[in-house]
Amino acid sequence: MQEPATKKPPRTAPPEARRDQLIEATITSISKHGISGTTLAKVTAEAGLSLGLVNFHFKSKEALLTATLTHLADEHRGLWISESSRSDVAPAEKLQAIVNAQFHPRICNRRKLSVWFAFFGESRPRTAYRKVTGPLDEERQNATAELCAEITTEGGYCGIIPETLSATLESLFDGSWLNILMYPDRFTRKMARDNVMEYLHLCFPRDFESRVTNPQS
Amino acid sequence: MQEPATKKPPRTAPPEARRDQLIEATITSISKHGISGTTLAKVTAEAGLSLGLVNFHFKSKEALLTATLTHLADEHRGLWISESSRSDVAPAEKLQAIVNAQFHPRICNRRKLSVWFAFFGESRPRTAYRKVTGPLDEERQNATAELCAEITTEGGYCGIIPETLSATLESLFDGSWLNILMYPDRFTRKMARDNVMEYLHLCFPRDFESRVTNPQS
DNA sequence: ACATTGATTGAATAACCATTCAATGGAGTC
DNA sequence: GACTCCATTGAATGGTTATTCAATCAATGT
Repeated sequence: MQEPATKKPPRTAPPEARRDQLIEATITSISKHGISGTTLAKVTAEAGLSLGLVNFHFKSKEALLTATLTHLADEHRGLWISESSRSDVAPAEKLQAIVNAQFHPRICNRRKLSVWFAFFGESRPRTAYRKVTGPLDEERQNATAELCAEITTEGGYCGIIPETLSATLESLFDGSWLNILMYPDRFTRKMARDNVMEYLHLCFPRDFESRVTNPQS
Repeated sequence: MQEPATKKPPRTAPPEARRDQLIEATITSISKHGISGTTLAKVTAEAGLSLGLVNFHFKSKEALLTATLTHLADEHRGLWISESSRSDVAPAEKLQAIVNAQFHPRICNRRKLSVWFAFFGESRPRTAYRKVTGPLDEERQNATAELCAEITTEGGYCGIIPETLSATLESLFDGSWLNILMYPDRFTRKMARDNVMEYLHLCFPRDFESRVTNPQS
């Protein structure tokens, strides 16, 4: 008797599909139990697979963790790159696209933020993190610095140091992520984005709108 | 034959001294090995004591971790409170004191930042964190919001929302900590502090100096 | 049908670790 | 000097977990 509602999934799948499946389960497990609470038994149970599969598709638990981080980092980079690399928009719009990517629901949700901070928090994973995403973080910061420089020049702004601004933005991004993760009642994605935009309005008033009504206008 | 260089320490010490000793060793161990890599064997070895002592002076490993976090939180709170609660200084100066405390070498060093982010990163410790320092974080944010409101009123500033500003500051603090921990070559304590002050100059130009030479003046 | 190949399973292994506790030590008290 | 009371020690215990691997399964080619 076949069940009409659920087609039975094939018992075997291509390795790449299994890898993705295990990575997704790892993200879920880390978000629920942290890195130290994430065991291969929990990951495979979450994925609905058997214990031995991790060491078959990945060399080791550590390799699985690194692959999970790489997966998130690539997803993040893919988003902000695609949103800000169009050649037909102004620098201010590109910068805004980077901010939007930072707080995009697909990236900035507590399930995935948990994983980022799990890597920040453990020293061995932290080393892995530096290797994997250090260059990507630097790339993004250089991109924002470049855009800030363009906005400064084109807009004729004074007293702006692009590197200071991009470093401040970088910290704002990370700190907002942390607060959204820790205090979701007090810090929301939308609020964080608005605050960053408000900061950009302070720096570049003619290129970024304020959400605060300006009594002068 | 007595060794002249080292007086032998007494074999036994008051419980409070042992507790501090174990907490210090825990901070060191977490900074070296993360929370999951921190075993009671490593902590006691670091402290030069024997394995069983932790469960004698603390109920459990988890109690030791919570005590460690509380120790750091109290140290942090003690610093910014003492620096900003004097009644004879202007609000801007108090706000600056909070910023200074945030980047004080005693608080903001990689050894201790490691511990903060270890707690952020693991979900069970994160729950403990929320209980221990959630109220303290809120207290500090309320204090900065209050100061921002006073500065706004006294300085006659427009278009400033104190809550937005204090939330932005809070994120800037945390994000700076993270970058100092992750990328000490690119982010230093001094630089982070200067960037925050530059942000405050943007908000309250008449109360905070800019480090950028202003061509208009 | 049969064989081959590669994916999958889960029991077995070995290492690690928090916690317990009986034994020891030493400082103060009588 | 003997006694008492804690602090201290570290071996033993029990539970957990990453990794291995022999056996099983399913799909594909012949």
